[in-house]
Amino acid sequence: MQGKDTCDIYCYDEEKVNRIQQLMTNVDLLKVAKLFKALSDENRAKIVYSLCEDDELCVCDIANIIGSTVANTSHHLRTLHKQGIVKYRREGKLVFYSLDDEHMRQLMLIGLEHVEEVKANV
Amino acid sequence: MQGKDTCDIYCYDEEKVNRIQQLMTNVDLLKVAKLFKALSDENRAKIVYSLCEDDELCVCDIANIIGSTVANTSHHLRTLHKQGIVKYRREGKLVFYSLDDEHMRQLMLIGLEHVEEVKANV
DNA sequence: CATACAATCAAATGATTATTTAAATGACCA
DNA sequence: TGGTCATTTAAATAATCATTTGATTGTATG
Repeated sequence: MQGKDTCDIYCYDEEKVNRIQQLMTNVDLLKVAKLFKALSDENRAKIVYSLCEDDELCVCDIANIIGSTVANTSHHLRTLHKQGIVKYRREGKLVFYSLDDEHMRQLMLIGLEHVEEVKANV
Repeated sequence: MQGKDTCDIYCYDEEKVNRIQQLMTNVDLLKVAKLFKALSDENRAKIVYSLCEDDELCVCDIANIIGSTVANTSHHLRTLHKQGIVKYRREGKLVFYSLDDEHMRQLMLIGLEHVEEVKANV
C-alpha cells in the first residue's frame, strides 16, 4: 500500500503523493509563481507599495520614488502589468498607473506583516 | 511648489514623491521582495501549496510531488526556510517540513484567487 | 508641420538563480 | 563498529533576469 521502506529509488508515501498531485491539477501554480516573481524585485515591491499609498502615479513620479531611470521604471511597470498587478490610463502625454485590484494591497499587507514578525523572532 | 512642468531632469510632483518616500522608510520592502522571491519559483510554489494541503511532509515525499531530485528539493526547502516560510522537525532519519505560520496559506490563497480572476478576464 | 517631452522598446551587458552531479553529514540498525 | 539510507552541502554549469544605453513612439503645442 505504501512505499515507506526501501524501494528502487527512494522511500515515499505513494498515497500522499498521489493525493496532492491530484489536487495540484486544479490550480495553476506556474501562474502564481509568475505573480510572485513580479513582486520579487525590490524596485517593483516599492512600486506596488507606492500604489497602495497613492491611488494613481505617473511613470516619472514612480521613477523618482524608486530612484531609477524612467526606462527602467517603464520596464518594471510592464512586468507588473503582464501579471495583472497594475493597470494604466493615458491622460495627454502622461500615463497614470494604479493597482489593478484589491488583491495586491492584501498581498503587500500580509507580506509586510510576515517580515515584521520574522524580524521580531530573530 | 510642484515640478509638474519642465524641470532639469523630468517632470515630477515633488510633494507626492517626498511623502511616499517618507512612508517607505517605515517598511522593509527589500525583505518583502525576498519573501516573494522565495515564492516565485514554480517548484517552491508547489511545495508551499502541498504544505497547505498536508500539514507535514518529508523531503522525499516533496521531491516526488514536485517531480524533482531530492538534492534540488532540499535546496528549495532551504530557500523557503531562510525566509521563514517553512519550518522542520527531525524524526529519526526523516525530516518533516511544514508551513511556518498562517500567513503563507493566506498568501497562496490570495495568489490563486488573483490568477483565477485574471484568467477569467482574458 | 516641427519641436518638445513622457513613455516605451530593443539590444547588450552584468548579475542572480535553478539545476545537476558528486561528495559529505547524521541517524538508525545489524 | 560498519553499513545503509535520508538529507544536506559544494561546486559547476545552464538559464533567467535587471539594468543600462540609444533609438522610437505617441501626444500636445507653438
